[in-house]
Amino acid sequence: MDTAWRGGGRSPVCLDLCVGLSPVRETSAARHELLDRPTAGCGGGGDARRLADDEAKILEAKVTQMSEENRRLTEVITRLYGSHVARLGLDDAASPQRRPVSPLSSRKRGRESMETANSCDGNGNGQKSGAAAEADHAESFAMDDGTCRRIKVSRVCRRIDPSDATLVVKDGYQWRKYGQKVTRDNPSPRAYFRCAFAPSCPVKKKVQRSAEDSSLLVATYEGEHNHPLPSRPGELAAVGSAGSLPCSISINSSGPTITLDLTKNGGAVQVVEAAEGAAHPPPPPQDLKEVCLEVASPEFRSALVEQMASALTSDPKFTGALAAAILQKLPDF
DNA sequence: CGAGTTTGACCCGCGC
DNA sequence: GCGCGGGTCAAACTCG
Repeated sequence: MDTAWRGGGRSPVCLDLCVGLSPVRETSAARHELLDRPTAGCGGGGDARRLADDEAKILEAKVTQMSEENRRLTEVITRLYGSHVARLGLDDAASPQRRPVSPLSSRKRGRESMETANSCDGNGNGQKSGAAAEADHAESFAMDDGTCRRIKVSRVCRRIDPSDATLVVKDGYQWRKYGQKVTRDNPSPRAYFRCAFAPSCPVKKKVQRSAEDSSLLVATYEGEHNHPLPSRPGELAAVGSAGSLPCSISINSSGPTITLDLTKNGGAVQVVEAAEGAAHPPPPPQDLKEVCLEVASPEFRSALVEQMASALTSDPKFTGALAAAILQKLPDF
């Protein structure tokens, strides 16, 4: 299996570099979240969990280092691309993250949609936690049964101070809390938020501490904003965590997509498994562990660097922007 | 005083 | 039909 990651031939690893050009990453398929910390619902005994935790810690350290390199590269890329876009007069802020989503017409409808969305997680309660993540992202589209209307459901995990009782996940948008409830499967209360920036915005957010890790906040977003992100650069930069630009790497292999989010700044890592609707059951966690070990290997890292370089150089947009930026820096001849 | 938060009550779907 | 649980409402409350 490990040879599948590298080797002379075309690697099945598909690298997708996101340099934060859109506030919300777009995905085209329903994505099932599998975080590196196994949950009670995933089966496995305590030994397996401890083993997975140890592996997660090792992986976290390595990913931190990788993320730092990634961050530096991304900053350069973003700067170059930003200047290029600015000169072209493109409007990043109006990036096509906002697909019009009709508001839920009734409580029942919303409930059905959300349950469908949760079913895409492969786990009904959907309260899985992500380890070591300051800001993890997992998004999925919930198919409204029969209507083919898609409700976007995304989840963000944020590491917080366990003593911090606030259920606040800063994401750049304005939220108004409209309820709080203690749910059965989690002793910590769940807070309900609506988007307060635009009254007609259908987006809702649920924030709850992870049942397993009280230092982890899990925010579940439903729907998509029908308005731009509030144009406050500081807040935009705060998405993910303080002062970082959104950056992610997606590694897609054939079959169920395994996505590794190397959210920089703190080495936040999340392994996301994307299921295509409910048709494909999630693979056993053992496969995921193998993937994690694979990702942590030096071979993978070197392959990753090669892929990054390849992805960058093969992107005419990037090369064009890079060339333009270099030309701009050079003195006039 | 207005905006935002809290919190108990209520609504609704689902399982038995 | 009934009870349970998640989600929402809205009055009361807090804060700047």
